[in-house]
Amino acid sequence: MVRISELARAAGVGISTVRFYERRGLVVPTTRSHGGYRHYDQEAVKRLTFIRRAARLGFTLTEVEQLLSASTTPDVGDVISGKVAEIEQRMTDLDRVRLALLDVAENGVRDQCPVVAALSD
Amino acid sequence: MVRISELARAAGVGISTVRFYERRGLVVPTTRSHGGYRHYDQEAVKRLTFIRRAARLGFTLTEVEQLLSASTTPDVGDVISGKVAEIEQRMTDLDRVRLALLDVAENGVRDQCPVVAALSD
DNA sequence: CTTGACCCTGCACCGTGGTGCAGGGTCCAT
DNA sequence: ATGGACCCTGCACCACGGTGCAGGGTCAAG
Repeated sequence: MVRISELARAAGVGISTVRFYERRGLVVPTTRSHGGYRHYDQEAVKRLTFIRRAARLGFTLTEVEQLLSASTTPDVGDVISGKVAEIEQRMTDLDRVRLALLDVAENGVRDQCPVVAALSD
Repeated sequence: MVRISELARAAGVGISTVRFYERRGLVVPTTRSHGGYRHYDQEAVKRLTFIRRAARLGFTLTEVEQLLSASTTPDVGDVISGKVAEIEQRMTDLDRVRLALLDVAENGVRDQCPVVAALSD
């Protein structure tokens, strides 16, 4: 069990951010001390790290919530297949941009910008 | 040559958004009428579409700017290799989440949530 | 039982990425 | 040359995802 400052440091976020995520229902303390101090188990560190990384991937906090609840929802299938499709679309788009950038690096720009062309169809 | 309302409709954004992107230097009208009306060529539609899609991929507008300028910058190589590496990291992370979601769908949750584990190491 | 480090709540504020409105000018078909 | 649709600028406002502070309470080592 760790206090909020240790949790925050372990995950590389600010204390205020942990409390903000708690208000959003994303990270809840395992228990509270008699005086109201939050105490977290090790799982919380992983959860918090996940949230940060997922957010950097462009998921909104609402989407992160959906990802986290995917494994505890009754009808898991629907949520998951939707999210998987969404992720696959993103990966496809990212790969197009990646290939376009490599194209520019190797061949330079011919008539039009290949990077723009990668996503504008 | 199209007017701002046609451009906006073609790319599925609001007129205010086009002007906002112009302030950010992302989409500049090809020309202006005598009275100050913006006129755009077809390339602008593609550019605007690209910006929207890249933004949905989690790139900030500053990063989108970098992607757009990659092909017109003198030392193309550095910018591009950095961006490509960044994109590859994102794709890897997305794939981990994807596999974890599929794991949950097929095998259910055993001891810990596989989705969280996917990005928390 | 004190003292310093830490924590609590509530609230105000910030940057990013837009969105909308007021007041006024432009365009063009009739 | 006039009406209606459209456009201009400037500014205010919005949601999201945090961040920071004030005023006060808690914890644990000495």
